[in-house]
Amino acid sequence: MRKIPLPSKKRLITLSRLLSQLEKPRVTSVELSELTGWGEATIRRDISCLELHNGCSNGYDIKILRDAICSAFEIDKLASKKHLCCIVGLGKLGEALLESSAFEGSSFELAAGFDTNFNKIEIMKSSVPLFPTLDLEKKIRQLGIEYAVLSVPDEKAQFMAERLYSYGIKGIVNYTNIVLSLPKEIKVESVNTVTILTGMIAGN
Amino acid sequence: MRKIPLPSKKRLITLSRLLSQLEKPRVTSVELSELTGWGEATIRRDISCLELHNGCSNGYDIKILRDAICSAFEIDKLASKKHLCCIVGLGKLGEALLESSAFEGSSFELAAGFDTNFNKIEIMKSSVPLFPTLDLEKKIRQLGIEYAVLSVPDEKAQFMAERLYSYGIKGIVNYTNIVLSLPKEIKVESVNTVTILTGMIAGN
DNA sequence: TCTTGTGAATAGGTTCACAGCA
DNA sequence: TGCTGTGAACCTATTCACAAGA
Repeated sequence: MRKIPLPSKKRLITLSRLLSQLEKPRVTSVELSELTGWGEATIRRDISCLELHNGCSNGYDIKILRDAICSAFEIDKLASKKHLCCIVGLGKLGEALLESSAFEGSSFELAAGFDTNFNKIEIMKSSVPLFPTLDLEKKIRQLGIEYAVLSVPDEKAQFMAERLYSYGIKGIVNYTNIVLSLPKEIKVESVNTVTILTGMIAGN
Repeated sequence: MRKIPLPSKKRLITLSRLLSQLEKPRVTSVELSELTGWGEATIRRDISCLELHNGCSNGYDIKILRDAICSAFEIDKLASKKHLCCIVGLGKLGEALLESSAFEGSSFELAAGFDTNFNKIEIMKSSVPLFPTLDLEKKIRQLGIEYAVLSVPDEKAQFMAERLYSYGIKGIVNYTNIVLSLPKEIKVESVNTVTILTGMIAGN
């Protein structure tokens, strides 16, 4: 397959989620444009990157299109080998992320939760196995965890991120308020409500 | 001021946060490049958009630079008129976002939390005023709330987003798992751990 | 007639490379 | 000497516009 531009990849991934929300068999680029706000030509080009040639004069077959996106990015929900993740820091936010159903039916599996507080781990009930942060390295290597969601207190964020990097974690979703500085070998994506809101007022 | 490219704006906003984490008086573009992973030329051009001309052969004055970014985007922390936000849906996640200190010292103020469950509102203790979703429109208009954080159950996400739009909300930070479809007059930014993770495995 | 798929044109951003300043 | 600031070149992504297929 030809190289897909990064923005196209991101749109296609969102598109695959949108498609599973639709309850009809076919959809056109114009309709998708209305639903997403992206240009219709952009949508057609994104889809054409998949080299499906599935579209016709009444649009795309939703199921075929969605499956094509999933297999293009190896995000098949039935993937035999799911990517394992963990949540580091089980405060209110970490707990909420742990309980969310977001991982269900994705190609990721929440394989562990970590917290320094032994008591909390003991008491908290969760379908995800919980461990003390003491065992962080051991469990990451043992279970083969590749990605981490970071929701520790801000003071510990940079330190913990460096540990995660040194244990071979490939990517961090950073829910703390700290701007992390890590080698470029590890992917970091920060989620920060205030930063997002600021982007909105500064926006074009 | 000349038009600043959108990616530059986003980087500058992150930069302002990074700068407040630094504990020294000056910093060079090379150092910032190492801390952020962005190219040094990119950083210099971003900063030059501010037309500060503050840099010299030992870099930028951190305080001046940070203040310049803040005033360029009207995100002064001392701003007399803060932008008001609310959180809609006080499940585990909404509650966590409500309690987080993220808004402290920002140009945004968390002015209200909403939930359909009267009991929860009654019982929950919070420094932010809580209201039943019944009063959503009334309170948004009364208080002058401009932005919303959406953390309702997925089934209600699209419906609630449309309500928020119709009440004049300018932007939504969407923490649900739903891809929202709204008119382009309203800014929507979605935060979804699995989508972010997927972007990492698909990444360039 | 409707929609896709795509060359070609355009717009948008990044990086190079170096002049100029402290 | 060591840095910034910025034209110019380059690269990336979006949009236009239309041929071709159902």
